Amino acid sequence: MLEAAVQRGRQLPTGVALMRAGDPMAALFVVRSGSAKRYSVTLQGAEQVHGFVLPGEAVGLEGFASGRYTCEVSALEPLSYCRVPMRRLEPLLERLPGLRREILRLLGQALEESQRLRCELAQIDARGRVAHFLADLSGRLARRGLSPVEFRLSMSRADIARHLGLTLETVSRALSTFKREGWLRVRARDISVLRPDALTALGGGLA
Amino acid sequence: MLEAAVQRGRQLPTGVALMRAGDPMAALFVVRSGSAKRYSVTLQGAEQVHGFVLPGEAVGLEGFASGRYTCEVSALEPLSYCRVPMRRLEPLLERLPGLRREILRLLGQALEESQRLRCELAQIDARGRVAHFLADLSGRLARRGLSPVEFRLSMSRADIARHLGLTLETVSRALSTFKREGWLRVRARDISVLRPDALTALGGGLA
DNA sequence: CGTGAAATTGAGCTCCCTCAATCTGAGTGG
DNA sequence: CCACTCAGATTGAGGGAGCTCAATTTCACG
Repeated sequence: MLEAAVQRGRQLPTGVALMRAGDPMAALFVVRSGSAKRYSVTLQGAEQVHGFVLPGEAVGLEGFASGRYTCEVSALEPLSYCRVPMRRLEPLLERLPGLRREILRLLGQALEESQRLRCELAQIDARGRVAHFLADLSGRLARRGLSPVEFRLSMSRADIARHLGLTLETVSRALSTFKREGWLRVRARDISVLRPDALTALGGGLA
Repeated sequence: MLEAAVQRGRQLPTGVALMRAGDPMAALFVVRSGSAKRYSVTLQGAEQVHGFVLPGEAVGLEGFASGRYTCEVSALEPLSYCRVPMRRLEPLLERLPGLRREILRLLGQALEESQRLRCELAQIDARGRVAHFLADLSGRLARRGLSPVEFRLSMSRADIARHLGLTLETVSRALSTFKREGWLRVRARDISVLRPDALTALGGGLA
């Protein structure tokens, strides 16, 4: 039943929006490959980057609050994803207790994640935040079976900065420092993690 | 059915924990009166304040992630609350589509709230954060029918600071500045908001 | 190649943290 | 009733981390 409700194999080119703030919550999404940026735009026109979506991760859960999406999600590289229309999902929630628990679990995880991230970022300095960001990314890639030590950043320094509450110069300087200390190899957006332990230590004890 | 599942009229004295990190998620809670502090303790022993719970607000939703609570919640003043045991809630989710939607809505709201807060706090300076905190508190009190311009802070300056990622001195200085500018009257923990508009403006355009 | 955006690096300055002293106020016991 | 006490709050001075502004340098693209 669930299988029949999922629309698979959808594609999106770089830069195009998967959802927009204010749109009715018509579906949940799960990214299959590629990555995306979740962000919103303030009244003053500044972009606030909520986070980045990696393969295997769900998008659109905040929509449960009001039935509308509250942020923009757009592809940072060519994206393939699944779409689960709410019209099909809702009847299944009645019949499948396992699916119900899974959705609640996903929401709970997203909530816990968001709160943890906020507290961690609020307490540590700039280099710690960048280290934390890299360690987090590394861990999420590993969970998906991708290399946790060799990866390519699909987002710009400015995106990272806006996500961490820093300026792009500070992010760049932090990366340079890590490179100088021998913890990373950085070549533009390609990252090699040489000392994962150093990053997690600086990042404030990520699991 | 739902009424029968809710345990009402429970009490808790100041300083006592409503839940502890790691406890199995046995129930959801709704605060009726009083207030509480949500926090966790890092490996180094530092306290991270996730937020504060006011009357009418639910606690324990993060537990859906793993079936265990992930933070401590303790009373800042004598607390009365309702308790909804998970054992009774789960069967009801099968039968009552309205309740199901309500739980999903609560989770979605908590998630959206948390993400919004993180982005807002990351981008603004110390005084802006304190202003934002007061404006947020004011709005939540108003939603509960309490005065949005005259209230008593149940938390210490240190708690506010740890919540906002500042030091207690900086919080104190921000409050003093607001007092000097004529936006607030501050006497220890009693706050009178004289110019709500100024606070919301500084706080980064809260609704 | 050439072109423009993205990234790096530098210099000066501001804001917030740190350390420290003082002040206030609630609760206690004489 | 009041002095005492002690935690919480305020205020001040000094220093450092990160922001701003600006100049190169590198990279991705046609």
